[in-house]
Amino acid sequence: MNRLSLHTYLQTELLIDINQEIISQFFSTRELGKGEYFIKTGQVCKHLGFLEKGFVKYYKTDDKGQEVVCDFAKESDWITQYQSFIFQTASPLSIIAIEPSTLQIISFDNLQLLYAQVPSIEKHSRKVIENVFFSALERNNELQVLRAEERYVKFAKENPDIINRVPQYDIASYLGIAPQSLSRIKSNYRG
Amino acid sequence: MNRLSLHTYLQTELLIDINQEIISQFFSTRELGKGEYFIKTGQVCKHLGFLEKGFVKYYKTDDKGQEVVCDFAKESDWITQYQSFIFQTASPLSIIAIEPSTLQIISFDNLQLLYAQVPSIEKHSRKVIENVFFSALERNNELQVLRAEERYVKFAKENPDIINRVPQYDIASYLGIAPQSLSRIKSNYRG
DNA sequence: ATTGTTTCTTCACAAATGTGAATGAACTTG
DNA sequence: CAAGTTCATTCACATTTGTGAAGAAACAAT
Repeated sequence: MNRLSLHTYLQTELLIDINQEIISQFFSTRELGKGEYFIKTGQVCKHLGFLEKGFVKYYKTDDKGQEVVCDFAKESDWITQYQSFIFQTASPLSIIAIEPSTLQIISFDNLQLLYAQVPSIEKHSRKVIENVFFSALERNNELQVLRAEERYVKFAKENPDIINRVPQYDIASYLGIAPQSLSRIKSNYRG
Repeated sequence: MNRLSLHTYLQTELLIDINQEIISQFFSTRELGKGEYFIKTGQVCKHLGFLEKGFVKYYKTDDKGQEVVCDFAKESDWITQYQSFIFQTASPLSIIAIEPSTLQIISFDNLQLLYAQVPSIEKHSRKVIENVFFSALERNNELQVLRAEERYVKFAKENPDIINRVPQYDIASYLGIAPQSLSRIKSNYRG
């Protein structure tokens, strides 16, 4: 999939004119192979990451030892576990690369310094968090109101790219559906 | 139910020593009879409210004209529709009193002035919003993972007070369950 | 108390989803 | 290519939940 460098992202998406030196000063590059972790359950999340390339999933393990997928992120998404990052407490979930991924990561302290130096980034940061919040509310509503089939159809429509990059059992888990049921839903839906 | 004045709340819960005059300067009292609206779908939410007494529910109307309960709030909760309040845009949902309620309300502009004058309130405000955000994530997880019966049991355990103040069909709606099913769940669960 | 109205419960049946097992397809790895 | 592994599909059946109708219970108004 396409790569979008942090520098280009800031320049073209946010119209923030910042030179590469400043970025290099605050961020460092991190590569994750498929199956490598950005953060594991129980660890403290030390960094915020910008995903230049690749794909990750957020998941946790429930009481019965079952893996539950909480979210996905792809190119040009910011990733972190907010609670853990902000309060420097143990993360309740893990973030794992399901494709080889390239990140630009920044520590909490450096982020504060960057905010001070480039205030428009703090403004953007607030917007990103707001959007995560509003997405969570919308997801609540979908899980509350829609049946399994409706959830899948909506998800597939809004995330056609993800459908092809993620194993189906992960999508099923994210939607709160048994993988076999999702399989049935798909075949019923076509014909 | 017990009333908790905004003044007492700030004093004893937040340990913010603020005199009643300042509160009166920024806030005004609003009474809502049962069935009266704090905000209706489509309107812009002009105020943030502190619920001194009473009980409200958040709801919206889905495609089929069905009412869907999104949230509840009770004494000593802050209420507003964040998107609408922050951006001054049309609210996607309504907030209605289901018990006679007393609110202390403050406009967006006054809130900014109050923040400037009493910074600890801004700090607290951020915490409140954070908690709403984290609750939304937890609710996501519950709706994703738990069956109807489990959702009800958990809700009843964590909100024994609400159970007795709200009609059962509202709780059913909030949990994404048909009212008859909730009735069955309750009787199965006891014996 | 009597009448209405609303809410809750119960029932029989329908529809949706979960579950375990079997199979086949796709993908790795040697 | 062959063997092994992982993933997706399908099936039969179990369980959960939805639905409409009927009645009971709770509540409100006169």
